[in-house]
Formats: sequence, C-alpha cells, structure tokens
Amino acid sequence: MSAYQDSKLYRIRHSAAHIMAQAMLERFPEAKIAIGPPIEDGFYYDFDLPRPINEEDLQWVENRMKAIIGGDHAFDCREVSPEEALALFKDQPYKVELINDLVSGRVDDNGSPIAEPAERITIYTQDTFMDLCRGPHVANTRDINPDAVSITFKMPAGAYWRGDENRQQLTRIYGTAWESPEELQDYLHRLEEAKRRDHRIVGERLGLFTFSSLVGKGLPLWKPKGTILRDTLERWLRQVQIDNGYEPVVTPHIGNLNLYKTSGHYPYYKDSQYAPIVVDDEEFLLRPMNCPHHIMIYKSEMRSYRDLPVRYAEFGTVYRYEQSGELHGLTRVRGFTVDDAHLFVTPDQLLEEFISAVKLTQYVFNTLGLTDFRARVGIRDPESDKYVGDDVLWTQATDAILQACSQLNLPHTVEAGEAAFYGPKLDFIFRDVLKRNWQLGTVQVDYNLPERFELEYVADDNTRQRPIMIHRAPFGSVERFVGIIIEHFNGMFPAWLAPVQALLIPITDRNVEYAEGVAAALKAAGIRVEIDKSKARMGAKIAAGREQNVPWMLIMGDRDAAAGAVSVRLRTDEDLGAMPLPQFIEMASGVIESKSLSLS
RNA sequence: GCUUCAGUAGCUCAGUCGGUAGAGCACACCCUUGGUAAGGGUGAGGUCAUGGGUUCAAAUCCCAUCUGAAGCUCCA
Repeated sequence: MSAYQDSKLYRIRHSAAHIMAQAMLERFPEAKIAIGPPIEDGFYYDFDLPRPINEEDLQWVENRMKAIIGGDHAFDCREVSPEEALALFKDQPYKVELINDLVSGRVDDNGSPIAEPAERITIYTQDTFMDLCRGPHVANTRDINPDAVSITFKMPAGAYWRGDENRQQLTRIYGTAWESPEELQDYLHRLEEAKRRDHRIVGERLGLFTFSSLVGKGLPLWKPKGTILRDTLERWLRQVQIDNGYEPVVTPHIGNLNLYKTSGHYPYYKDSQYAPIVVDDEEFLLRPMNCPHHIMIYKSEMRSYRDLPVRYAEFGTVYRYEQSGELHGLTRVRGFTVDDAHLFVTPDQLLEEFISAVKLTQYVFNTLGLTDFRARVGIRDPESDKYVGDDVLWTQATDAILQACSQLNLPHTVEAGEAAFYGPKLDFIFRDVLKRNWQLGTVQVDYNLPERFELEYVADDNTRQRPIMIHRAPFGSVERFVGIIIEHFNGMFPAWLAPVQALLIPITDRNVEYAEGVAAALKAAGIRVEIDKSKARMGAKIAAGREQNVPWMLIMGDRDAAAGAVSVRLRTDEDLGAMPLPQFIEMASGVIESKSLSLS
C-alpha cells in the first residue's frame, strides 16, 4: 500500500478526484464537497447535492474534466493557519468540520483517525478549485492523460458522511484513472471479465441454484446440480472431521428463546434475528447460530477431564435477518449452513486444539487450491459495549490466538472490533471477483459461553473445572464457500466436484445404445454422467458441453463402438483421442479420488 | 435499513413521440445421421413485477408496493 501511495498512479488519481470536484462544482454550484481519496483501482469524491445526479450530468462532468486536464493547470500547494483555512472554506460545512477535527488532532484530511493535532493546514489549488488536502498531487494537469480517466464506468452511490449511518448521506461518484488509455481499456475489460465470472451469473448458467421472491429474499434454492456440489463438499469435510476425532451431532433449527437469552445472543442481536415464534405461551427462535444447541449436548452428561477434548460437528443451518441491502447472491444470505463444530477443551489442550483446527482449515483450502486469502485476528473494540465477559478472559483468549499464529508462522493482521461478541477469532478472508471481502473459515476461542452456561468437567484432582470452547468452521458457511469457489474456478470445478463429470456424446442415433452401456459402466465406477441424446450435431453437443464446463466429453461413434473405446475431449479443449473404456475409467477414477485439479 | 438505478418469454435482450409485443438461446415436432466450438424448418411460450392513477388509448407517464443491481452502513 505504501508503494502505491508513493506511485505516480496514486498522484494521478488523487488529482483526478480534485478535478472531478471542480467540474462538479461547476455543474452544481450549490453542492457541498466532502472528501475524495484515491482507492485501489481509482478514486471517488463525496458530494452533498441539491438533486439526484443523472447520466447526463455524469457525462457532462467527465467531458469537463477532460477539458480541465487539457487546460494545463498547475497544482499549487500552500500552508495556512487554521483560522485562514476556516475563512477560506466557510461555505463548505464538511470542510469546516474536518478542519476543526484536524486542529483538535482527531482525523486526517481523509477523515481517518490520527493522533497529531495540526497547526498548519495544507491546501492544494488547481485552476478555480481549492481543496483541503495533504497531497501529493501531480505537478500539472498535463501530467494526466485525459483519455485514461473515466467516471461514467460506474454508477454513483450513496455513502454516509464519515461512515456513520446516523449522519447525512452523500452522493459518492467513483472514477478510475490510469497512466495510459490502453491501461484504462484493459481495466474496463478486466471488469467485464470479472462480471462474467460472478457466481450469480455462473450459477445461473450451470443451473446450480436459484432464488424465488415467493420463498423470500436471501433464501437460496439449490438445484440438483448445485446440490451435488455442496453435498460433495459436505460429505468430504464430514469424513475429514471424523478422521480428525470430531463426532457428528444433529440438532433442531429452532430453539426456545430462553436458550438464546442464556447464551447472550438475545437481545444483543435482536435486530438481526427472525422474530420469535410464539406457540402455547412459549417463544422459539429460528436459530441464529448452533453453539447453544451443542452446548446443551455437552451439558447433558457429567464430563471427566478424560473425555476432553469433546468435538461436536454439525452442518447446522442458521437464520439471520440480514438487512435487505446486505444480501448478495450466495455470499450473504438469510438462511445458510455453517460447517460448525464446537470443541470443549481443558486449558492445557487449548493451544494444540486451536492449532489443529487452523491446520484443518488450511488443509481444506489447500485441497481446493485456494491460496488467495488473508488471515485476520479479530479482537475486541475497547470502545464498544457489544461484548460479553470480563477482561481477563478476553486477554487469555486473545493471547492464545496470537500464540497459535506465531507457532503456525501464519502472516496475519490484528483488527480491533472484529471479534465475536463472546470472544476473539481468527478469520480467513477471501475476495470475490469484484474485490469485495468475504470471511470464510473461522476459528474462535471462547471463555464466555462456558461461563454463561456453567459448563464443567471433573479434573484429575476431583475439582469441578470450566472447559474452554473453540468454535470453528473451515468453510464458514457452505453457501458463501460455494459462491467463492464458483468464482475461483470460474465454474470449471475440479472433476471430483463437477456436477456432471463426463458428458457422453453419441455421434448418431445408432450410437446411443453403446453410450448407454458406457454410461452404466461409468456409473458403476462412481462417475457422474449425462448422455446428450438430442438430435443436434456433434459440434453443437460439444459446444453445449463446453458451456456447462463438463470436465470430460466422451465422443462415441461407430469406430468407438466397434473398438469398445471412447474418444476423450477435455474441458480444456485438449483431445486425448480414442482410448479403451477401462483405460478412461481408470484415469477418471484416479483424478476424482485424488481430488486432483487437473483432468488427466 | 439508506442513496441511486433497474424489472418485457425459462435465460440474454430489442421495443422511437403513449396507439394492445419482437429477436436469439433454451423447449416441442419435422427434415438432416453428421468424427471434435453451435445444420435447416415449423410451433408453443408474455395480465410487459404487482396494485392504483392520468389518458380516447399505458410496456411506455405518475404514485405505492415487491424484487434485483451498485455503493454505504451492518455482519454472532
């Protein structure tokens, strides 16, 4: 990031933001300007506008920006006293607020918190536009290529002043700027490619899942092919967990409200839960999480230290009433399945169990070739009151996680305010095609729920001791995980996950009977097959198979039938030619069983 | 939840100034039986998201609701 901040591109974008603000003030003289920083692939500026902006305005502003750039204006920097700054910006209330905060040392000029109180305020001016700004900028507008700047590629959007939903909502206009028009075109092209890779688009094309407004928003419906995908993942992880000493359990999707009052989930998260169901004077909640149910299984027996660690695993479906604006395809839904497990451990076991839970998560990612993630340790925000439990326990839990990261040599960031309400956690964050962040795997340490539920085990000295809980989910949620891997693989799943593994293409009707025999043999070997019996030509059938990303296409005509062979064409368009059926079965079975990422 | 934009066939979309709806893909049937990226024809399929309003007349204009998209906020 610091390399980016020192780059010419960063200065170009920062300057383009100022130029956009100048053009906007010409279009909307009554507009109030907020802030406008460079961001990863461009820049934005927030405005308080007298009316909604439309496409015509945007086009006008973009054209005007190009004209300003062509006007050969220098970016002049000067320092003024706070009093002078307040006078200069007296008509810009957002700037006034920023200046006051700068002087008191609360924020920098992007509104981000910093420490140092400012005694001098830096101001940059180009042409007729003056902005509160620390820089840096390009020396002159001519350092920007007007044909490498665009603000019409993306619709404007709302954004709260200072990121606070209780304050004024501003209009954020995004722009992108590059050093050359070719780079801009390349970026726009990559953006289009990314949109085609979106799991909502690919999921529709491959027939994986759908939504129905009659069922309800944020409630995915899994079609047969999508179900094969998620079910294959679940069966795999279930077995891996059993191999690692986990015990499957099954618990109901609702629970008595008192359960969640004890756990503390209610009323902390009252607003993000479905309202209680009232039956016979009892209230039940659609469960927002699985932990309390597993805890009651733990509590159903007297536990000895000899029984620990206890590891309960369940693919548990939970329901959360997410705000409608947050819903997004499979990655943010209102009903989803957590590949959940809760470990009840002694203090001596905590570190080792935490580490092996992280390793299991890493094993899941490695098997699928998922490497593009970052690890985040989420700790408590000391300012907030949304956490339960006392400080000593929080410190212990946080230390345990940091120690585990260090033993695992796991690069990570530590971020305040990202903890669960009951404890700190280690999360694995992935990005989708449009670079939005999504948390998948998570491993959490929890001293608090054992306290609230008064969990115990009998130690070797016959005293009652309190276990520590580890919450962990390698996928995080099956829905979100599938969404991310759809984009990761662009729908071209490894053969073991592909809903249809082999598409059988008889060349003529004469060959259908042979294809049915081949299909039976493949099914017997555990391979998922489909026969294309349509009247289409072979070329069209191949095109359809490519569209569906089927790993292996087996073409069979008279020659193959006579030889007991299949002609193998890979999804990658590689033609392996004719091979005896048993040879294909051996090859395919090997690829599937090894969960290989290649097809031969 | 908020701001802005959008909703036409299963899917992707066209539909000019308000004058009662079109294409491609998919689907059904017919012809074609073809050896590695899409053969031809015919047909079926739509209360133009829903409900109100304006108008002689609404897919088109207005209002509300629902759903979706981008972003913000949030995310146990």
